[in-house]
Amino acid sequence: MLPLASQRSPKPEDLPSELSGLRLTKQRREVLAVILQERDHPTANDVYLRSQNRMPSISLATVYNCLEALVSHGIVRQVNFEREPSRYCPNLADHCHFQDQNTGKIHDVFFKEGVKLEDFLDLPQGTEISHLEISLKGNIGH
Amino acid sequence: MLPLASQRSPKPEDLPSELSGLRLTKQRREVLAVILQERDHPTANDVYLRSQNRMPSISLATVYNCLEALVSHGIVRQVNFEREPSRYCPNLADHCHFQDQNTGKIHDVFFKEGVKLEDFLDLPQGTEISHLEISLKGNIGH
DNA sequence: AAATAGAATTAGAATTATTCTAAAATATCT
DNA sequence: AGATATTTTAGAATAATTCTAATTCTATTT
Ligand SMILES: [Mn+2]
Ligand SMILES: [Mn+2]
Ligand SMILES: [Zn+2]
Ligand SMILES: [Zn+2]
Repeated sequence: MLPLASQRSPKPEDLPSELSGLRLTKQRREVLAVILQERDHPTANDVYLRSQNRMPSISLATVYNCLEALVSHGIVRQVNFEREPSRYCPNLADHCHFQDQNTGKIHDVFFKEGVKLEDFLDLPQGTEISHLEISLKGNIGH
Repeated sequence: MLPLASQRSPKPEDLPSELSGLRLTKQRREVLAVILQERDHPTANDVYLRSQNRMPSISLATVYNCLEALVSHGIVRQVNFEREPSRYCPNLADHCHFQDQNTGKIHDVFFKEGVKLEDFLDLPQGTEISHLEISLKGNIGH
């Protein structure tokens, strides 16, 4: 995420034409810019609606295609809460997600410094974790 | 889960007529017995197919209704992996789930003795977690 | 036991997030 | 330019789940 860390909300045209081996087409740049702009973990449909501001001709199928391309190249993360529509997160740091049940808003939650999985989970001997998802729900203070 | 802990795979007729404030109808008992029988985290459709052995007339809608009733009364847990169909788990102990990517099988994973959430997560001050789901994917040593 | 009322079951339709298909547009290569 | 590969697009298809409305079952009251 080095090229993206330099700016918080790059405009589409500020994004490079290639990233992590993925060619950034006009639509992919727009989708990525939308996700970087408001880091509120939008759904595919949210991304679609927001993309339409600058690119009214983009299709929902393209948004799905772009999201799939960005996720599979490790440029954005797909975030799931139970059976709700997937959401998308540009924060590549190791973190998990908390949904405030009052507002519905999703917040990034980080691991305590230096914590390893095996420190708190009794994993079967020899397991190699390739994917981890932690989703929390609850309320903030009384 | 006291009444259920006494027997590993009770037949439907061995189950009580009420549990955690939920009346256990014939169908609910069948669904629960199926989930207790093979603890392999079946999907709703798996439960439907297995229920048909002893109860050929049960409908899929009823299976969904029963699962919803059992989950909302805290008798079984709903388990989600990304966007796959929900699975159901009768293990009420605090645990999470690991999916072996070679076999597709799901294994229960327990927390290390005495570990608290705040020990490894940097939660915002004053958050009360009401729901937690941890899903792991990976491979078991070569 | 019959009547009543409430709850649960059922078949089938509806919903909805996501994926697929096939054609048109765009980009890359020779 | 012409050929090839990739991407976008609209619309159809898919599939897990939920909903609707009718029927059946259960528990309670007369
Ligand atoms: Mn993921
Ligand atoms: Mn849950
Ligand atoms: Zn995030
Ligand atoms: Zn489990």
